[in-house]
Amino acid sequence: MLEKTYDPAEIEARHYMKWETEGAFAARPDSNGKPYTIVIPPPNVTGSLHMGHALNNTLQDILIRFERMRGRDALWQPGTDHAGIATQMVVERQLETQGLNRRNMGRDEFIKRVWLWKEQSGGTITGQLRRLGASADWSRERFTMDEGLSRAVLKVFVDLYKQGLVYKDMRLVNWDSKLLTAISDLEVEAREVKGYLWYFRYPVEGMADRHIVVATTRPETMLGDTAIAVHPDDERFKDLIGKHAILPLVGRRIPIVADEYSDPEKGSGAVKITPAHDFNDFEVGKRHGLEVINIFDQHAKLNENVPEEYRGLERYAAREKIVAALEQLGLVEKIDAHTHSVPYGDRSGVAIEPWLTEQWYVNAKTLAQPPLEAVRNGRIKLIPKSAEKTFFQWMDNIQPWCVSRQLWWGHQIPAWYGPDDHVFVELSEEEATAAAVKHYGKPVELVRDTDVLDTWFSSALWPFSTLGWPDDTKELKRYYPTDVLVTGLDILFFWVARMMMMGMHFMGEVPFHTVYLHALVTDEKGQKMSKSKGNIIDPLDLIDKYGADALRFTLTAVAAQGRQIKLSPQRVEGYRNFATKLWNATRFCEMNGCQPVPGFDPAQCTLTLSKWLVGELAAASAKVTTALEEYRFNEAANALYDFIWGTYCDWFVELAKPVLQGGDADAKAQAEIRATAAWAIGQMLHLLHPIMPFITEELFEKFIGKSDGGKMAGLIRAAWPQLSTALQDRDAAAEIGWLIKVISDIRAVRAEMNVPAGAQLPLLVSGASEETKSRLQRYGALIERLARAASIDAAAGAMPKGAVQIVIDEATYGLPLADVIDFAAESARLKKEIGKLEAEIGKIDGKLANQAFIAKAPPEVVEEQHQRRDDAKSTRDRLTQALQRLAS
RNA sequence: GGGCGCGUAGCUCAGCGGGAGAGCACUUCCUUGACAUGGAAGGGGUCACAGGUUCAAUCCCUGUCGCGCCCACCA
Repeated sequence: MLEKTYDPAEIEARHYMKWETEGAFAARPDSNGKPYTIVIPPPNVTGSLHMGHALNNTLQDILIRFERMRGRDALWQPGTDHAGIATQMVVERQLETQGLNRRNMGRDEFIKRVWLWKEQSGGTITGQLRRLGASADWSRERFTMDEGLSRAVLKVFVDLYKQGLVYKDMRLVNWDSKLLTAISDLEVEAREVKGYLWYFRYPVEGMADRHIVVATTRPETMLGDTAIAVHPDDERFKDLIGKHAILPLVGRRIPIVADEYSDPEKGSGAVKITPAHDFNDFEVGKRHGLEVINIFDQHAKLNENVPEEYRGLERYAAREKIVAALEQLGLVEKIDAHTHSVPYGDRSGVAIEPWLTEQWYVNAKTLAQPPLEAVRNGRIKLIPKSAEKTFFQWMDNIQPWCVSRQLWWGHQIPAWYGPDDHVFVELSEEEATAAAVKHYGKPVELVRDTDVLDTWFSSALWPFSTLGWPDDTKELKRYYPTDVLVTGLDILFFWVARMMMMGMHFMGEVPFHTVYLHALVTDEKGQKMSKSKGNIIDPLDLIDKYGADALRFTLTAVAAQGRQIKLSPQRVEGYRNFATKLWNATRFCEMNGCQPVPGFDPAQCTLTLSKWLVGELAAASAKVTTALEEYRFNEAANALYDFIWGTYCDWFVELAKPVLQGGDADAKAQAEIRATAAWAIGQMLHLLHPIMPFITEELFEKFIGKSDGGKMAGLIRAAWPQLSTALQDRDAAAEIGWLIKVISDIRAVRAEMNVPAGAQLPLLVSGASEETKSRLQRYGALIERLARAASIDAAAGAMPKGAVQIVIDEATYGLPLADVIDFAAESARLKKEIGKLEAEIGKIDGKLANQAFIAKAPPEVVEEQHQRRDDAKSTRDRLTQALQRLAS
């Protein structure tokens, strides 16, 4: 016998262990099932589960379990990412607390420490994914820095280099002066900052009384100015073009050039040009052959290229000092408050400095072409489709991808330099040495590039590197291309686009045919969850409190496409209650002798009630299947919720009770209801399993499995229900629908009339059709039981005085059917109802009199309107009669 | 500045060209042998605003206002 409530913690741990040890998650490359593959977006190896992971992995698990049940050879490829900067920062911070520093420690020692840290905390997130119920094939778990994946990274880098798609270039990069590394454009986030716009007066050479005013938000960069640009058509400055200004504080003679970059509307109309520290100025500098003077060191402190008193100053300190000095000289025209956006490093949180360095770049423009084409022609589908626009916009304007990072944790770039800095890019030191010997004609000493690759470089290879590439493995052949990628919209560019580039370049085939992008999970107010806001909802807390199934169901139910996903714990509680409901429905069956009957055929049902249930289930099953096929997760969840709670528990169980519990019931009918009830439970468990794997597996084992001598395999590998739509019986649906309506309406009348709980309502059946009469007779016991109303024949005599009457007749089918008389208070309500109906009739009459409507509207719509008007009229007549009777 | 999306019941959100929906919250009633993590009934909405298309608009189009996200080198 099942417990009264279920205990998620115990059940979840037990089933997960069983599944995993029995190999239920394992892909079966030797089976003849059609492969179905999803690669996990690899979480940071040292991370822990947050709500985004919970959502992301729940959706993947649903798809994997669904397709596994549908007979596919499902491979959910798990693994973790080394997450270069993030991990290095964590370990560095940890060292700091021990008074250690990575630079003193040295590269090798530091990397050892990181590996150690990885060993210690590397299992956290995979353990947490297990608690969520993720049915990934853990036997195939990979890590972006394990041996095989590292080989893949080397090969990709070397191949791209030899194809000219990886190159070294000297240009401005986004420099993080705290982490001391270059970062890519994507790792820069613009922040609105309240600052100032300073207007400085630069003296013009040879014109004693003449100044040219420039505006800047960054006074400190003026020390690196090498020109002033004005718009060629700007009358105010026309006479100055070709002349020189004298850079205050420095004394440098800088040209005044004409360039369309200068916008007469902005600032003073003249703009100072600092080619070494601004992306636009760099371009202007190139056009005019300007000197590029770098005034910052790697820490963004002023270097030896500035006057002595400013050297070594931190940039903001320099700013103050420069403004003060210029003020002293009377060269500050004015200072305006000014809000503008400033680039910040998304990891370090410090302002990014455009800095001139030599870095490695990937020619993204070239690699982006095949993916663009693939999305355009539909070989890769993005869901929601609106993401495609964003994708095109970015890919069409893609910039070179800076892939070198001045970090230690990551894949070290396979480039070696000879004595003259000639570079050899090879798979190994041996090959580089050999190449060097060939190049120089003698052995030379080679020095390896110290940089590592951007983390996303290795994750870009994930769909094929995890399957064994560059080796020609069975897995690669079988599981690539993968089927669907499920990930957050926020890493569309970081990861998804790059997987497409690398996958198509190296495999010659798209890495996946569908990308399902979900939005960010926020708190219930729509705020991003963050530590500083203190509004983080920890998925593990919710799992502890309500169970993994409840959390999974919640995330599924809120996973509308392309929308922010607000999560409230209250909702999780509600779905926990849903799980309990299912549990108790099964318990009810168990207590009432409903046992699965082997070989049960739903098509053989003879009773209206069982036929109705079978039909409703077939409809629900079709809905769930379609919804999952189309990634409409919330619809699948809602269809199941409605069916299980609304159809099965609220109505089927209640309607079945008299048969099951009535001692005098027909034994054959009892047997059929029992068998159908149990069979339906089994079907519901199947349909719900992808979303709520634990409770369904438990109930399957205890209730379904048991009755079969425990021989049945687990639900996880059971076959997905495929119920024919032919099981939907129209007559049964109509009849039970009628019954439900009668009961609901009588209940409403009782409540409205304040009929005491114990009292019975007489039903007046006069005027009813034979069919209605016979239905009332057939279902009299149920109506009496569920609505506490009993029918009396009008012919049998007068109503008891003061009793409430309900008229149910042929018109009640499909219409508001309960009508109450005998209480004077009802007349107002009736009048109101009649008024409403009159209005509706008038409206429809008007519509039907409209020639255009008749001519243009489809016939069935016209027919429907007729029908609706007739219905309204007959109801109105009935109510009018009732009103008259009331009045008399 | 460009792009995308969203404004529907007190809250969180479905729906989407022809009768306004769910969950939670709220009110009233119910310790009925599956379930109080439950059951029954109920109140509550000019479907942001203004135009337009249509026989018909919460739904399609345009504009306005408000909110969110992404991209962008703006002094």
